[in-house]
Amino acid sequence: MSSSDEFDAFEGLSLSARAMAARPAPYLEGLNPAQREAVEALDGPVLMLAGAGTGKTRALTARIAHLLARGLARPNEILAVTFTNKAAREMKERVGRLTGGTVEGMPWMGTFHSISVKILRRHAELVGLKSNFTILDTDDQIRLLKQVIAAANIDEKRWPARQLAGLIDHWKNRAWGPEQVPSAEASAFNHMGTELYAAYQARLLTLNACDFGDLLLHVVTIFQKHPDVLEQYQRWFRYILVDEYQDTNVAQYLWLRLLAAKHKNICCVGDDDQSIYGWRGAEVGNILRFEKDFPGAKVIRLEQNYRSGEHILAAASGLIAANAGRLGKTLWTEAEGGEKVRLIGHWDGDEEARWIGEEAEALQRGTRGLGPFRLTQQAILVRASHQMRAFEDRFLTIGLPYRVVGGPRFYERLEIRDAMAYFRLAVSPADDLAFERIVNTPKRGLGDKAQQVIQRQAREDGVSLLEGARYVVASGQIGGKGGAQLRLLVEQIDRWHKETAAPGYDHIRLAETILDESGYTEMWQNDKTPEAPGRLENLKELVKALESFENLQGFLEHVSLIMDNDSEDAEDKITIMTLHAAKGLEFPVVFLPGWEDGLFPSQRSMDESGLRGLEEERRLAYVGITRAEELCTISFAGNRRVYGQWQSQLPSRFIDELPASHVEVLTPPGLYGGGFGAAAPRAGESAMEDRATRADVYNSPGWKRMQDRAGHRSISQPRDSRNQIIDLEAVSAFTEGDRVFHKKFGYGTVEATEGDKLEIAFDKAGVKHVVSSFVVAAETADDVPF
DNA sequence: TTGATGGGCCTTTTT
DNA sequence: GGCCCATCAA
Repeated sequence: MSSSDEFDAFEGLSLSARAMAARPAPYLEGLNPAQREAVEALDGPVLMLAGAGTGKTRALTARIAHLLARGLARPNEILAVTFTNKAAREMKERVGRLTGGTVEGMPWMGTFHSISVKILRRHAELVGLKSNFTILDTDDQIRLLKQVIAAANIDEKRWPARQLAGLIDHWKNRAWGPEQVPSAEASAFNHMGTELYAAYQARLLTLNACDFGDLLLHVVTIFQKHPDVLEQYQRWFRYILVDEYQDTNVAQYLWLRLLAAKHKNICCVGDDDQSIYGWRGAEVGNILRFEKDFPGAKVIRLEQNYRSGEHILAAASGLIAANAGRLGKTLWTEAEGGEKVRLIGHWDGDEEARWIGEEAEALQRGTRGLGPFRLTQQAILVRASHQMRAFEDRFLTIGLPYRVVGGPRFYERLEIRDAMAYFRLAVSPADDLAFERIVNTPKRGLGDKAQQVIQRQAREDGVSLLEGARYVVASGQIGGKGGAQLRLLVEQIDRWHKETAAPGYDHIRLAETILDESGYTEMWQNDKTPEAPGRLENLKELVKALESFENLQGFLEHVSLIMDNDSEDAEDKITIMTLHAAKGLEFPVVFLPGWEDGLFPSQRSMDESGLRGLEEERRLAYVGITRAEELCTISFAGNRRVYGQWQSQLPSRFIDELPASHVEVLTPPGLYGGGFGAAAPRAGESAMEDRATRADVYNSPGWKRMQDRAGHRSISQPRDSRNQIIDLEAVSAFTEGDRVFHKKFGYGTVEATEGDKLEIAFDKAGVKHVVSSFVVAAETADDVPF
């Protein structure tokens, strides 16, 4: 591409601009002036400061459509980067809709990581890798680090691998290789940090592997050390778009700067108020500094909010105003009226969960004078994932359908990772990490001792573990049952590998064969724990997922990056997820529980990062509130179980930062005017303790403030919560002594019944109260073909 | 070598 | 309260 081509392109721009002005393109319709400016300012660096709910994705996708429609770039000359696969997918879909065509032709739309892999595979040799390198996930990474730590004769107890992993990650986020770590950090990890880091990197190279951080770091290194390679990409990417720019870390920042240096057509979209990933290396500074980094940058603010009611927006704005050093935006909305943000305190966490459950049901029926809201329109956003359990337990009990987003992901599950390790071995028999993982899974009588023999042999001969094992078997160093099993395993791997080499082999059948012959499937079939059926189900799903790939190799390459499973079921369920996971989403009804000091803002965050940490927590609160469209309810509890111990809690300091005029304080049932006797003391609590903790809470400044604001309106329990509809069929289904099976708790015996509620003593999970429709008779469960 | 038992830890948040 | 790990008996 010569420079005269570019010149021509700009000439063409002004011509087509005139043409377009006469007949506006459909993707421009309905954009507000700021959005429209963001779409049309194609030339040079642009910073789009897009507040929550201001239609940033809309502007971003329209911008791409605009670029394409004007012929300024071909689809494969646009680099569009997001942080999550979900965001990338959504963008693809929306661009596709706008342009009316397929987006297959936009190969450079994806996450930082997926694009980096694509680049890295082409130039792997420049950093000492082969192009078929494997990508380690966190689990592999930890196991490898343990070995490195052990090899250095360090007590892994005092210096845990997880900590080292965090440290290395931190360094990689800053784009520091082992040699670039500044001396100020030399004392890290018992003064061994950088040394171990170097050892770990060396080990990765011998394994032909890299971790998540490497994907970016290697690419940056290549760009820095090989200007010719960099130039290729600089020329190629005529336009660059970046979503969630406030979340970029140093490595990503360098990555972008290097790529944008030639054309400088970079458009970064972000919101400094929604920067919530400082803990994983994101630098708000990147966005605050944009105009300096890219002189002549145009800054466009999207400030009209289309999402939330005015009180919700005002409450959020009031809260975030407490942060210093913001770029500053003034969000406004045309929506008038609407509900105030509701605030409610509860006695303890269980009560909070109970209240939210009933409130959600009430809203579902529309008995609040609002709604009705389907459950899918409602979400509970928590600070930390352990908070989810209280809700799950409660919702299981009352039979409220829920969906947890961001739990252990499909590809992180034990059985999936095991199965993948088998696949990896079939494809690359030298994958030592995979070998280690499955040598003795299922049990083959190969314990520590046998594995050490294999390790030693492999190390001595400088070969892979599989080869080491082959030799160990042949030389009879491991005899007996274990030896025979090992011999079989080696043979099997050889056979599987041979199959993968045949062009056009049936990879689905091979996968099934592998799981079958290895005895892995059988292992779970014989497992009597309640999770076993689910795991078998997951294995089936895994095999099914293979269908969309040509072969195992292709599957493995893709899988390591696409960790999310979007099992979108159509059922009406309330969503439970973390605040972090909720960024970018919106719901008509949002519950924000657990606003207590120490929990939210998180103590750890404040301890580790001080004021900076607190401000990030505040932004998290801001993100939470701004997810809500119509109704936002913040709550806190006076007592909460922490590590199994009851602890009294104080309301979050953020609560006091909410502008009072936009908040309505609700009084929880049983507390309004009725003294404290309404809630019965819990089993195991003495009356004394009970009184003492209560006094603490109700004398606390936060509680008093809340009471002061409470005014007069009180709400009692949701009106119809007492009139439970009892499923008659269910009532008669079980009686005392019945054996039953529950999807989550496993097998148990019915101890008592009350309506359609059962008290069940589960074999594993203890005594629980569960709605009968959630269990089946034990005999039935055995018949269910999993 | 394996499975059971108990002690110590912990809980942010994720590509 | 639950997970991971080390220890111990069979």
